[in-house]
Amino acid sequence: MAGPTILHVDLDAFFVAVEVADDPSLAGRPVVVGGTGTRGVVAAASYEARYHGIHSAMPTARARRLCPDAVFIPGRHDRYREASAAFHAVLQTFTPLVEGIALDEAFLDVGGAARLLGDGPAIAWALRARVADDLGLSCSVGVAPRKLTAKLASESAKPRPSARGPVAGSGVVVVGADDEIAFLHRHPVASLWGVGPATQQRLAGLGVTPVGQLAALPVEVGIRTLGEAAGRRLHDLAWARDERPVEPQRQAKSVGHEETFAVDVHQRPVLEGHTARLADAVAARLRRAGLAGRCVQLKVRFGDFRTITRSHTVTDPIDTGPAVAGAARQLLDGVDIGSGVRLLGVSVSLLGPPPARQLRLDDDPSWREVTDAIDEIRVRYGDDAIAPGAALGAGGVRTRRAGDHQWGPEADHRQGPDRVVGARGEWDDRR
DNA sequence: TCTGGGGTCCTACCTCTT
DNA sequence: TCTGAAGAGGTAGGACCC
Repeated sequence: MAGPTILHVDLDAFFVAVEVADDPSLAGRPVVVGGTGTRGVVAAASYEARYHGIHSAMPTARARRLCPDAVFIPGRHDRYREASAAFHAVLQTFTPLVEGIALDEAFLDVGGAARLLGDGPAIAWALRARVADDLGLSCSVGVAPRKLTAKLASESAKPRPSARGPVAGSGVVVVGADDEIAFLHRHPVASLWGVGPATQQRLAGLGVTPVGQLAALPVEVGIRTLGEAAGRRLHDLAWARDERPVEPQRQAKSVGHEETFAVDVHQRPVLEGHTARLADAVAARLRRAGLAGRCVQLKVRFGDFRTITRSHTVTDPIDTGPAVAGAARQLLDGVDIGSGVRLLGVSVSLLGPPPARQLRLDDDPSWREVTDAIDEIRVRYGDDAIAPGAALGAGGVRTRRAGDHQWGPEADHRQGPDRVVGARGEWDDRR
């Protein structure tokens, strides 16, 4: 008889743990990693900081008020990516069926590894020991028959903050098929996939708080309250009906970049420069991934936090900076920026293989050559070696890369109004 | 107390085509 | 030829996740 074989592995306070590993003097102190500017948010907090009420996604300014003595560290996304790659490499030694969810989190299906490595719980303990020995990082592992319950189990295995410092968790929690429903029904509905504040509120309106109450609710009531898809899905989840397999290779559905400015931007030419820069970065990522897309989306968040999106679908897939920028720029032309722009984003979806490299009537062959040359220069000399001319006009020499100012614009007195925020080098100021 | 960035999925509405 | 229904595709926005 087979035991539970889905593992959910989650590194504990990942970004903070990497910082502590690199600088042991931080151990035992309240540490907060994230955006350090006035518009930044917390990306990760040590358990000592969590005791003061600090949690991820909280505005950094609020975190500073809650715990003025905490060490605030600007994130080093490149370093975390490196540590994450090592973590995922360890996971791969247990099974090839690894689905990466985030830098610090993955599902594993170890059903096929039982004969070689033992049952699910045995593999979970071995994996935890390997991560600690090889990487010096601590992780929590949930073992269950399904993704849904494996994730909840790893959550239960985590350390907890307390007045006297973190209280160690069990490290591994195993949920067998017989206990699965009871385990699930004890949790609050907010722990289900797809239940955020809005859905939680609506369910609370029906008097539903724990998953058990949701399960007892007739499915029609859920559908009436939450809509067809969400109502049915949540009812299934409440009865542990979650047959999603572990998918090692998931194809991206969109690629995009967005950026919050340190100060709202009011000048259209400056925004056009940012648009060109973001579009160029998105196009470069598409080409690197061997993809092209047909739908270009522009996202604009105004000073009052009102957010709009505008999109346009083109006939043929595109993957060059000028093509993406041209579409995004047209969308920007239709937006009234009078109240000032806080955030600008460009993304491309409806992805597929890139267009054949033969000439088309609407494709300027000279641009193809230029694009190839740009990619070549970036491979040789780095992403910052070349940037679109329009971006230079906006003061944006720096090429946008995934993970840049990931948690908001940095604190920098040199950032005046209508300037691109952040410059390479300042990211690592602390070291 | 003032709210990041990179995504996915769903819903509603509109227009166009059959 | 006109009309309405149904479906497909595009567009916009919201909720959610890490």
